[in-house]
Amino acid sequence: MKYFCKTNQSTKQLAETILFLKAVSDENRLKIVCFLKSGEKCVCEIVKFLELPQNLVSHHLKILREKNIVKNRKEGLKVYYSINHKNIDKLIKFFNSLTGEC
Amino acid sequence: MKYFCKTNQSTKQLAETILFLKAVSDENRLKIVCFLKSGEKCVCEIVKFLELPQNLVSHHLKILREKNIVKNRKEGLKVYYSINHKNIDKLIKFFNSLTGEC
DNA sequence: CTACTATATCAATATATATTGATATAGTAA
DNA sequence: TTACTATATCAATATATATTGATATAGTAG
Repeated sequence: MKYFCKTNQSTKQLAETILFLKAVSDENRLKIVCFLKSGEKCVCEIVKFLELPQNLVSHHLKILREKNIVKNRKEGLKVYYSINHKNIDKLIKFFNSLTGEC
Repeated sequence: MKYFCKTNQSTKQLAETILFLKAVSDENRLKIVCFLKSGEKCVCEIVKFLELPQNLVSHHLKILREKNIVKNRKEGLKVYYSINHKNIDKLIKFFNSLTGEC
């Protein structure tokens, strides 16, 4: 088993995958990811889109950032967020490994 | 956006995806899914593998069943669980849609 | 029937996580 | 400088979820 075996070091990899999955398995965060699919957005745009308090959006963005699901860049006052495709590709590979051979 | 748009019915699909993601984003449940990768297993085997109380394992299996991530069949006293590949494939497609075009 | 094994369910509790409200920081403009 | 806008952080609370302990069900064996 590539991603989890009771006795080897893949337990660490499993833990990482769980954190990643938890980060996207929240309604608001998944909405953010889907929203960013159409391109880079600043926080205030995400706030308007989700119709949530700004501090709550910042909190969710932090979680997505920490798990490297999104990346950000600062431009003047605004902070722009976008999807980190690399990490999502990684997740797809993981799920593929579940259906593939052991 | 295929899986979520503020104004259309895809919100329902998003909700379904979240339930699915939540079901697999738990350490013990993801371990179960990974364990089942090597083939059908009865509950008692899963209990031994995870080293968790039987009732807790049953509870996690119920969640995986409800989200159609695993299926089961009864044979005498034992209940055998296996991965429902169809649903995992669906999830892979979802993540692919995140990296693809809008 | 009784006793045993395998599994499931339920209520109570513990723990993790989301949300709210208040506040801080940092850039911009007057 | 002050005022304003955009974003982030923190503590408190609310809510969801995992875990435990007790019990129920259902098949099998004697």
